[in-house]
Amino acid sequence: MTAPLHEAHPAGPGRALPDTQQGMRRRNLARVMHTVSAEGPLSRAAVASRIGLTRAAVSTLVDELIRSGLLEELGPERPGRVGRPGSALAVSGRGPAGIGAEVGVDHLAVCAVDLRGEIRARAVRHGVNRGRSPEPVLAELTALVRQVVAEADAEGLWPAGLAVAVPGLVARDGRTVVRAPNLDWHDTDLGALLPAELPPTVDNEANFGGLAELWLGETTPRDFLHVSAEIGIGAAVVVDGGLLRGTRGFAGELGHVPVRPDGPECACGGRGCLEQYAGEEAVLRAAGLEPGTDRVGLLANRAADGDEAVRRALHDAGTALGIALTGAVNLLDPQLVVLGGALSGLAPWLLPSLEAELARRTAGPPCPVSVSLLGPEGPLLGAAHSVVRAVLDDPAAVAERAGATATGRTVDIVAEQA
Amino acid sequence: MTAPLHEAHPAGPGRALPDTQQGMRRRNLARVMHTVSAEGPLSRAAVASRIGLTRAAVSTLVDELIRSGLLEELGPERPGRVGRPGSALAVSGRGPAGIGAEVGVDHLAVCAVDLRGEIRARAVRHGVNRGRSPEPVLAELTALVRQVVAEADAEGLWPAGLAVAVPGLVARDGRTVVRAPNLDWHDTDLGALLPAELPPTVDNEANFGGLAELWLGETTPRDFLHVSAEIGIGAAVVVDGGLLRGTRGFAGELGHVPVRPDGPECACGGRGCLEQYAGEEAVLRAAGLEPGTDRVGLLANRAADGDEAVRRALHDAGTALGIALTGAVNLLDPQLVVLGGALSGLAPWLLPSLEAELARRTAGPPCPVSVSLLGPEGPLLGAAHSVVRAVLDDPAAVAERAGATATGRTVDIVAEQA
DNA sequence: CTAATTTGTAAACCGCCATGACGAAATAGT
DNA sequence: ACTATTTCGTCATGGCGGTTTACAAATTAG
Repeated sequence: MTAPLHEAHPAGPGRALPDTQQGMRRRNLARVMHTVSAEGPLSRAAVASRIGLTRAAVSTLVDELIRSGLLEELGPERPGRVGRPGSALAVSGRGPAGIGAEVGVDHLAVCAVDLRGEIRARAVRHGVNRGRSPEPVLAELTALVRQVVAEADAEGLWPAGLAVAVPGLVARDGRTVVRAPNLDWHDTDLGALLPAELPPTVDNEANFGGLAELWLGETTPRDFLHVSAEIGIGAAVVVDGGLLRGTRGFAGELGHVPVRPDGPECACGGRGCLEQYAGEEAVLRAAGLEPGTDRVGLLANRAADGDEAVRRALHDAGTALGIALTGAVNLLDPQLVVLGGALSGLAPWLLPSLEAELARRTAGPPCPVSVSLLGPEGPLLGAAHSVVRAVLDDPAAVAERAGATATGRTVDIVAEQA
Repeated sequence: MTAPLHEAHPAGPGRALPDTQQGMRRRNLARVMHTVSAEGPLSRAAVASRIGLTRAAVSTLVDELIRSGLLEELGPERPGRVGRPGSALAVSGRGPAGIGAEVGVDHLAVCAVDLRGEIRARAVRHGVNRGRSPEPVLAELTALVRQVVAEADAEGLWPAGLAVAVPGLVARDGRTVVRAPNLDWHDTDLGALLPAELPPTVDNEANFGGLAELWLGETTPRDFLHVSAEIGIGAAVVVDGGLLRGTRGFAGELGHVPVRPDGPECACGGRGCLEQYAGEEAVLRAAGLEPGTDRVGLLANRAADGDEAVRRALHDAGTALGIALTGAVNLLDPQLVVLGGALSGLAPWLLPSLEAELARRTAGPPCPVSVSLLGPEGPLLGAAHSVVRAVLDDPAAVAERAGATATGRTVDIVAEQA
């Protein structure tokens, strides 16, 4: 009756995993974690009524989660309601943490997020990575990871996983960077170049940005299109609260949607791709500016200062985005389009022409467009939170590891290799 | 009781239905049904090993399904293998049936499909429906449905649900036709105009065509794009074995993807939509032919005869399709594109330019394109099978109704209103 | 004809949630 | 103040569902 989407989607009923009582237990543990995580401190009774189990059943589930260190008892609630007050439960601020990392064109960043979603440690290193080979870059990243892991350890956190955002296409294996034009990396197995003791997951920066919007955005629906541009233009397609990855993992390549079929040639072999009109390079050229560092900030400043050439360039980019998004909206019927990444800073000058184009080409009410509040932080946060979500999705799996790692064993391993 | 069409994806663990033992039982019943349905006659032991349960557990599940009349015991297998031969189980050819119906521009069709997937009854009525108001058309359809239900009843089948394919946009409620340009229907609640005793589900013809391809196609993968053109051009977006419907149910509107942003105006308000180049009307005009009945057959005949104007028109339509599909493929990264419906008959003349365009605009190996073998039968079969799938997806729900309907009560109700 | 293999079923067992009852801790009413 | 009421968390009991173990039945291999 259900089909899957995000990572752990149960395939059709025919091929789902055997449905046994242990599986039921695991799913119910997950439901408790998700409920407490999403709706703040909650009593056992409140959780029970929300997930449709009895108080007794929830009690045993909670006991198990507390023993595993994933939930904490905060003490009695102080309610105005009649009846015995419940004992507030909250997700633990100690225990497993999600480590997120980002390989940017001119920076590296790592952070640790606890189960509550708080950032507990972070490290950044500026420096141009474009054109450097993967090995030294990832060696630096590994050093940052170890630093953050050590910081987190000092706060009682152990790393439950590492997720790495890269600006490029990543295969569905979650390890291999197929093509990262801005880094000039091709078919690189990042999994082999990252800390072996901390199994890494690699994904596209746009995808993690979209997930961050999904998980952290205030009013983000479960179906939307998250458009982000760094140098290329990528989109995260979120359907029913999960990421649409595509067969090879290449879904969301909005930058190569044809906008004008006879337009200028593109590196992809096509003509008139969106990237030729709204990509960073194209916009800078149209604005009469040279490529360089912090080009987005430059564009925003110039536009704010009233530079006509820049404004026109952004206006035209918005038009092209509107055309490409019309196609995407017709195909996917999302509830919302979110402009994220570098686009969020340029939104004031992109939006008018973008929305006009979208409205002009849509029969009914056009798809609303909003601007991400996360900005450039999105991918890093999305990566870290993806690990946290994995813990919430299967707390039992983590509980098993917790025994081994509560003693700090993983931390030791990571540290001793530093 | 609802006959839910294939839903996109299960919600996250946080909002799933309470995970109780009854739910487990239901899912395991469904897994047995799916396995037997997909892999032909199978012994209990074979089913057990496939779904990962023990033989004992499968035995009780099978007993229940046999008592409900959903499975049949065919008798001992005749194997060359050592050991006691198993007793072959097959999906029952009696019991619940899926009723599929299609409202075409110039025909109505209804069929009944049993759990085995066999068509057991059908009725067609030719006659132009364009421009007629919904009430008389659906009254005729209802008569056909009753006729088919009566025929099915004579073979020991009772209707488990009715699914109706219409050439237009259908809201997510599965009842309301928002816009069917070729029928000139708007905001019509078909649910209210169909047999009340047989809860109907309404969906887009393109969606049902895509589902038919998914369920009945020989080599169809779980991620593909099924393009079908009758008068408009629609696509079914199939992701991980499920249909992507979009927020309002309007996903897959490939016909209004911009191909040339400054092209001719379209009824949707846009310019240069695919429909302006590859829609039936546009192609006929480009070929120098008049609109009329069986225009697709005419096009195919003329093209086969070597009519240059027709061939050029189809070549150009293929090019436009290629451009629009390039965008779709970049966005969704499907494993395959299938040309269905009217396009399948014209494929020989569309494919060369279509594939050339797709290949030219793709960096790596282009997305393969195939032609549906179901042709115009797709939507009707998809509709009927969607009901069958709903039964396979939750046999327990049907088993409850089976008691009431085994006596022919539903059939009587349907019949007595005739 | 015997040994080996596989199937289907029955009996005993275990895990998981539901049910119902109870004490604990708060509010509301007198 | 004191009691009734409400709600919370827990315990004991029970039902349900799949597993384990054992065994008879039916076939092939030697």
